[in-house]
Amino acid sequence: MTQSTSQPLNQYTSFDATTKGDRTRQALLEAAYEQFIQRGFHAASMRAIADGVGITPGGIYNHFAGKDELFAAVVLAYHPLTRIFPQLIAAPGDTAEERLRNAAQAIATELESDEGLLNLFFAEMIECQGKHLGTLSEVLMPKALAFITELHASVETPPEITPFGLLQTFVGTVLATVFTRRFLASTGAPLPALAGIEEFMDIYLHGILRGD
Amino acid sequence: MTQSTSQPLNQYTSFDATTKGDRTRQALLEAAYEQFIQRGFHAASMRAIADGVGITPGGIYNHFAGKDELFAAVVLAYHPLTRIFPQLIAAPGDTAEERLRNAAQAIATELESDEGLLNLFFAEMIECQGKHLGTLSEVLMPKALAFITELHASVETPPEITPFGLLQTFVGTVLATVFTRRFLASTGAPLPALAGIEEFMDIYLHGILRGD
DNA sequence: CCTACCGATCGGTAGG
DNA sequence: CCTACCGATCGGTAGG
Repeated sequence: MTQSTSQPLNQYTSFDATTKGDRTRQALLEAAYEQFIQRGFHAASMRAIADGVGITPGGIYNHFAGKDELFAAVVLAYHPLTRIFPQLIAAPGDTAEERLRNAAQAIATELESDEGLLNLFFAEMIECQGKHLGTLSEVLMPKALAFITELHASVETPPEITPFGLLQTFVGTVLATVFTRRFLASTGAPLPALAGIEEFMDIYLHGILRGD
Repeated sequence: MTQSTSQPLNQYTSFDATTKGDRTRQALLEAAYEQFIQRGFHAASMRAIADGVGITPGGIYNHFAGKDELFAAVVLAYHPLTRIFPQLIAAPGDTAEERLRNAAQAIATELESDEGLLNLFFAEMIECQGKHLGTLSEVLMPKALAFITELHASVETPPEITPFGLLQTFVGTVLATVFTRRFLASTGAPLPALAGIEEFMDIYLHGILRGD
């Protein structure tokens, strides 16, 4: 069994695990992801990760040079931005509004289905001071920016909103939805009273699309 | 000198440090805050915190039962929510729109002036699984909810937005501003192209206030 | 509040 | 990939 409940969808690190070494490496990525999102970078131990794939701690170093490199590989494979941008580009819809709404729905659903994705984002920013984000955005940004520039040209937005600003406010609104919902849920707030992605998007799209 | 660059403004933990023990305790809170925001909970060491106030590690235990209790005290004193809610309630303005806009401006300015405040939020959620957020919201929520309920009644919002949802979407939008700006800045994106609190609030207020 | 120290655990390595 | 182990560092305590 090489299948897992949390496979990286990213083309840059995912591959068919044909050889034994590849399968172990893939299993290590998954076990490391679980440990990092549950405990953060520093509290996750190489021993617990090794246990997760049934090898001894020393065996990890046949696949990754150290804990930092292992974390970097997990970030590249699982970081939420690697999920957000492809979903944004691929979202169906006849109008810009429909495409944005569908994309937001898909992204929010994915981020809420796996609590760890946001944890990975935060763990990287705090415990590693965001040092992997440069590489990540270099890989992901070009396509996202090309997409949003085209979309920006097709709609009427407030004049001070650049294409970059459109991408930023859209992603920010989706993250705000998922983040505030998780936070409020953890405080025991009544879930029915909370705003979800539909409400956030109603506000956002009404606020940013001035051509309707 | 008991003054510091990052004083807790919270009435629940701040006090005049008159006795020597009080001053040491206060200095410990500040030194611990610095370590926790820079390294996260687990990577911050009791030794470094003790060094920050010029005592030996054992001395900390005269003031706090352990690392967990010290972190809990830092969260109560410095957590961004303890800054956000009072600013929201105190913001000036003749209309609801003005009050929200002024509050957002003040909150964003404060959160951007001290990078650590967001780090504390994230460190708590990842490394401590949000276990302090219940206490925090019990303390802060009643006033905030009373305020927002009154404000909600005075404006025309989309029918599906509850008072709770208004509070959630407002705070979420402010956090989205600060978070996306920090993230994009760390990737080297050009700052002038980024949306700031004015742009986020233009979109948000236009989206949520339907009575204009 | 300090000195001196404890057991535990950590990331990583040598050698096979 | 395992066995066996290293030095380092950790949170915390006893006793004064």
